Amino acid sequence: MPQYQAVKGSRDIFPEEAAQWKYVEGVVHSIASLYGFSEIRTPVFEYTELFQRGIGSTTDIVGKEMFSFQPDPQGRSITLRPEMTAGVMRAVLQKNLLASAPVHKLYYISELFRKERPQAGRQRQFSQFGAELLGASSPAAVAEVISLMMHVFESLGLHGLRLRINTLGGTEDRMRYREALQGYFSKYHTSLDEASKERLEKNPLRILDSKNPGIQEIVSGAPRLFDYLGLEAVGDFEKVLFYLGERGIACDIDYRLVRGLDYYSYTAFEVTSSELGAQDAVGGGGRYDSLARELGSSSDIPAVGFAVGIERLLMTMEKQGLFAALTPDAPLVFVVLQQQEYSDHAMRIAYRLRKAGIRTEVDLVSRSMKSQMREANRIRSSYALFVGENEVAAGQYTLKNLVTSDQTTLSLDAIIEILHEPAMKEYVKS
RNA sequence: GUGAUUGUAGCUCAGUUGGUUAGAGCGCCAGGUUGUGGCCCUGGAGGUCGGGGGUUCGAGUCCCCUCAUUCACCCCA
Repeated sequence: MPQYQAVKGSRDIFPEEAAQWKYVEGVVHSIASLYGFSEIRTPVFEYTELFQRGIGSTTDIVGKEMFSFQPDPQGRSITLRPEMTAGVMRAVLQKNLLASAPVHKLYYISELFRKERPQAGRQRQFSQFGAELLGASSPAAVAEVISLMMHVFESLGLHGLRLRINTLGGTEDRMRYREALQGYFSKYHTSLDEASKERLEKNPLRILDSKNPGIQEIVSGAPRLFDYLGLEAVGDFEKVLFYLGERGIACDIDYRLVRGLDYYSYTAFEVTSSELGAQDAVGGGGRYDSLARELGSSSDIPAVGFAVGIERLLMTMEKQGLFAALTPDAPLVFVVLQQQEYSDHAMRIAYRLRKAGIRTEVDLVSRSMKSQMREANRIRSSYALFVGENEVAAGQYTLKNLVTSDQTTLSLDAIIEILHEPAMKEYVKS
């Protein structure tokens, strides 16, 4: 085993996989642009209090999953961001962005860090893309954000994803429901597991999405949040559903869906993939009107957003065979030198071809011709250009088409012309 | 943090009740074709059997510890 390995929960992305990332990122950029969202990049670390206030100190993320450290003994603790929303909101407030225009639509593709035990679909360093719509959280705004997310999935060719949606109501709705839930679960106190008992005090809503079968049995008889909603919340939710229906976005209403972060209210949603194993949530989001005030703003800022786990997205795409057509860029021509003495000459030729815009490969480790040809074949080069005694003497080079095995001897200028001919490239590739 | 799982060549894995110099396929390098690839043939390089300790005449095989991996719980994307 090598002396140094990637840190637990982190990994390397080698070229083949990097091409998949590049492809997905490209789609995210273009769809986000289609919906009028602009990219924002924020620092990978923030002062720790930002996440404590923003995400909620009762959550596991803040409680035990943050990578925090003090740059100097007297300094403030800082934390590698475990999610993006708090940082984006901080940036927006810091710059007072909303003063320049009432609505801002931002998206990001970023690395996040959580000190969890790694498992399938869970890394300590992971990536999300997401969007935050600030200044509006009307049903129309919510529908826009969900549409954007689903549009990305569709463009990538994903199928079989399940969108679940729920409304958590307003603060008052939730307070009433919370009391009702506490009353209900208290009756089953002896049957609750440790985690649920703790949640009963801190955040009884989260008992609802417990995976413990015994708990789920109790949950099935619990009062429903929906019955505690005021008219406003119901109307808001119905309007969101109306927009989604109109756009043909299928979703399941799931009254038990409760998102983990404290700042959510009203509409919350989650997208799951059946091909992922235990960590099946690909993305999720919702409304978080109260976050801004939590972070020190003098007033609420209506806001809605989502985040999608890119690793999980890639895993799902891999399972669905969506990368099959992705092929690495093969060089067009491989400069093969006959003997080591022609190396300088071959290097000059390779450079000229590249300056002419032709993808070119050349041997760098003094390999035999046979080996160079094998290499050319291995990396799917379309042509081989030979540099040997005859070529150097005549100033004419042998160009071999590696698909048809035809070869001719021409001046370098003529060769460059041929390699520039698009029809030839197509012919060679097919 | 808890539970389980696996750890033999670059990769995927064999290694029989503990018994000589630890194997295969693929990959890599070289040669068969003294200027030419893909197929085929031949040869070669490459391994502290994750690490440490113990039992034994003898340990890749058994025991203990440790590190790492993977999966699940918790929680979350």
